[in-house]
Amino acid sequence: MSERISDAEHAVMEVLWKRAPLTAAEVADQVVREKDWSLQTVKTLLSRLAAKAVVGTERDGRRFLYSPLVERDDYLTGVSRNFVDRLFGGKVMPLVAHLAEADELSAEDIREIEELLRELKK
Amino acid sequence: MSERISDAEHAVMEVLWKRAPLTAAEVADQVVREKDWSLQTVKTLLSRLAAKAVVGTERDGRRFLYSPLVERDDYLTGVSRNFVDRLFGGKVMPLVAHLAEADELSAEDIREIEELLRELKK
DNA sequence: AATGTGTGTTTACATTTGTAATCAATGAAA
DNA sequence: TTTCATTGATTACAAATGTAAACACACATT
Repeated sequence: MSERISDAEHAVMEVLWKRAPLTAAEVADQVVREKDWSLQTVKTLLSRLAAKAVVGTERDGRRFLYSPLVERDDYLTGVSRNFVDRLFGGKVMPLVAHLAEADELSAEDIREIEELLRELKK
Repeated sequence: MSERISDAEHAVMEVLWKRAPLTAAEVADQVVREKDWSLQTVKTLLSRLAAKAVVGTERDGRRFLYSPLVERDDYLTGVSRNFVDRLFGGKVMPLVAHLAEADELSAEDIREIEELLRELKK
């Protein structure tokens, strides 16, 4: 039943996944390199994430330290599965085929994936 | 500049991508197999899609025939690129690696993808 | 001619999302 | 001790989204 993370919230999560715990101000400092958001906006997003129990808070004097409560990997697994399900009938092959056909795969990408698959079979 | 297609709208598009042109009632008949929506809801979604010029309308007496104006393939390319960019830094390899690690890839999947890549290199 | 039925159109309304402004409390600085 | 800056909490508010209901009109049926 994992709570949905919106696009804006996701940007905040990326910061926390890189380093945590952080204060709201610290998160905002990082986020601002990517998005042109005010401190207030970041605080709102942190609150919403906390309300959804996607980030945890720990008191540090009069402020909070925020940390992710869901792992990036688990999140990625969830959204990836959802993505592949909705758009490619749950099969990865059509996704790869599509990317290849749309020229989104370079020769280098192909080599890398082949190497990866070789490893997987062991 | 392609207009965004929401989740609900996407379900309607899938029907039209399978067969078109269709009347609103025909679309609803198909959609209902998947989603528990009323005819009104489907009509609203069709209107919104038409307003966004994602589907086109053609008069047929007193009603409309709806057809997609964007190809499924182009749509997939757009959302796939967006997805890979946002979540995997634009690289497909990490996505495949992730799916593999999350056990979303069966041995059969791996074989298929390898075969596909082999073809691609020719 | 009266009535029902299938349209498209207009309006509705709660929730989610993006993006804050304002407020109240508290600790730091002057 | 008055003032300023920080911080979380509360409130705001428009756009997008999900999910329709109501309405008006034209054709088919009685």
